[in-house]
Amino acid sequence: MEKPSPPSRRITIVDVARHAQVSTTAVSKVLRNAYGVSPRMQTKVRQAIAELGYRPNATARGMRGQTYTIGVMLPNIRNPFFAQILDGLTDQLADTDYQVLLGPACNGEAEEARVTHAMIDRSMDGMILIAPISPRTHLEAVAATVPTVVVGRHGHSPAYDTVADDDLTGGALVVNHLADLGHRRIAHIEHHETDPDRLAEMPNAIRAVGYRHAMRARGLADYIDIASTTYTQEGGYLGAQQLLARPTRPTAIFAGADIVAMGALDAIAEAGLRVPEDISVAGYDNTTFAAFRPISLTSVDQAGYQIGANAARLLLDRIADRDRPTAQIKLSPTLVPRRSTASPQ
Amino acid sequence: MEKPSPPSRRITIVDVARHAQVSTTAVSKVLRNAYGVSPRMQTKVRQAIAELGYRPNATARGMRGQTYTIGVMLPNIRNPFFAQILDGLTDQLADTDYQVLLGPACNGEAEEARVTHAMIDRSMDGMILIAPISPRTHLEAVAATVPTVVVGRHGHSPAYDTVADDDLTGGALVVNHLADLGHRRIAHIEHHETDPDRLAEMPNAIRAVGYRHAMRARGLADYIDIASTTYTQEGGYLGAQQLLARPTRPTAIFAGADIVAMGALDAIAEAGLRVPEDISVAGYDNTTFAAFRPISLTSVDQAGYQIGANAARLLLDRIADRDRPTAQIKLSPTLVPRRSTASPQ
DNA sequence: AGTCTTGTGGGTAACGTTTTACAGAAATGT
DNA sequence: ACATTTCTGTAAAACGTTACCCACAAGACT
Repeated sequence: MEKPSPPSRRITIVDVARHAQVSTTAVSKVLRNAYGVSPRMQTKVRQAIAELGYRPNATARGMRGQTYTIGVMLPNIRNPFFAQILDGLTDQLADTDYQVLLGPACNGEAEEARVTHAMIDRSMDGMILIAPISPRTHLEAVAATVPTVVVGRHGHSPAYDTVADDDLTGGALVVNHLADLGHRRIAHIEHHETDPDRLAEMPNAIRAVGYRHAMRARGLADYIDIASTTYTQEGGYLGAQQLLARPTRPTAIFAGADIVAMGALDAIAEAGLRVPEDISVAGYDNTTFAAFRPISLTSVDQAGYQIGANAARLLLDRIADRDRPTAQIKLSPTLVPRRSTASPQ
Repeated sequence: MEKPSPPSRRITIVDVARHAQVSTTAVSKVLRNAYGVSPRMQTKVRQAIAELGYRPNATARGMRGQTYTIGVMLPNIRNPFFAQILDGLTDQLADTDYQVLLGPACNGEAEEARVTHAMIDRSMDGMILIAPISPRTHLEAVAATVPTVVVGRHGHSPAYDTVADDDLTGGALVVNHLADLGHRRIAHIEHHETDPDRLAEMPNAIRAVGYRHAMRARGLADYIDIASTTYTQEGGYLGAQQLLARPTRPTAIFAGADIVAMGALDAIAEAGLRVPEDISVAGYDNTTFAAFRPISLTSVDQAGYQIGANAARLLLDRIADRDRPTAQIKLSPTLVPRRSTASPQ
């Protein structure tokens, strides 16, 4: 009664060819929709493929040409914003033969290098790097090897295409919103950054620049007040604590990300202050957390879906023509006002 | 001045062999720490590898044996619980030569099939399927082809190893906690499920069973009250609305997941009720959202990190010996009481 | 001195696909 | 009728590794 499961070698192109009584070349041509195959051959081969349940071996394909795989490096699974980007990506690639595989790189530069190398070793047809923190030289080295799109990082390179949100405008959106409400003491919690590359290219740094510019533009230069921590809940908590402890307390806090706002709200509640009556809080990213009604956090929407979709399109274009000049797509964020911001009392 | 980037073929094992003046076989042996290579040969080859910056081509390796790649299928990037599992996984695999690649399968059975096939096509050395909804037959077909560990799904198969949390106990934990506080009208929001396979194996279904069992065990059979929606924020919102609209309102709601609790809290706030004064709410998963102090949601911690670490270990064992009998690891959840649950007034 | 081991290295055939080059047949032009 | 072109299909050589098998040398036993 025991079924001694047969070793059952996987069906290969050779099996298909034999079954259809044609050459392997012919089968290969049909698979790739290559030129020079008659309708009769088409049907014959397709039928054999169906009957045998053949699937091409992507590994073997990779040896000669494409792997039909696109590698996406993401820095932080936890940030729900990346999920939106991913949706845009996968929807855009749904009709193609490409499969998306994600490489998690949560632990900084070394991990990013490991993941990018791993993807290159696996002959990915293209790579999308989301908000990488690696130095520019590394990004360019990657892009020199494989078609690459860098997402969520400013500064353009002749080596790769980029898609990013206009964080300068985004920062200004928040400042203007708060200033319009009548705030002057508008503080900002930023991600501490010292590396000059990143200072010029990372979204967090640009947002902080946007904040400063907008403050000056509104004549609020004297009220510029920054806590420099990290883009984490903990960072928001500490940053808000710092700001609240200052001699003159801000009436509004612009947190550089929703998670940061989350920590800030925590510190504010702990200090016995109410939002927005005592202090207004705005975040950035428009995550589901911000939309959650009991929180109702004013935030900035980054159009993650469009970012992803555009990145996918750029990548396909570049795979098709590796020598076309690089493009930089910049998308405009929008403010989503909610109940966490109000006029100061 | 223009640097016409040289085509720069990638360094192969042949280049290394030539540079070290040995055979490719020798280099291959060194790479794989195979038997039969002298210390002298070791150093000679390793030096050549370093000098040339050689990296093995994983695609080519895949043609002969391993790809050193482990595929992880995840159903939903957004659920932060999966991030914990992933941490456990990657930490466990950090010292090995394996690289983890994630396959996102957010849209149900068809997408899961696509991802699993894609991973098999790419000769993954092993696969970890996280909370798959595919029918058991499909899982077994996958496991017949490649070493597989199924995570977060009950019911064991001779074809694959499993790691899951004891959701039966988890459901009971919540019920007992609420009953101990003095609640009797304890309602539950579950994920609607009809498929018999899933009814027997999916965590959500088991949690609901745990709820019923515990209610009966505490003599609260008459108070069993279930809203059957989905494990989403929307589902929680609708489920809570249903429960609140019933003739006798529950004094406590056990939401099957934190996201569900999020939606429930929303509906409760909208109904003008306070938590926990008017109604207690408990979630499941112990996400950062639950830990967030202004929310402070009582929840159940699933030890996601341990789940991931165990899954990785089981997979490595199975890769080492495909014929060893399958193992089922079941981990115990713990209750994390917070401010969202209190005695009824 | 001969026969076994043992240790060390290399030659070579796979693995499954694509690509290049080419041959024969059919269609077209003179 | 012949020469030319176009269309179909095939054979064979890659692609970069690994695994199997064999050869050789140096000791270690009879």
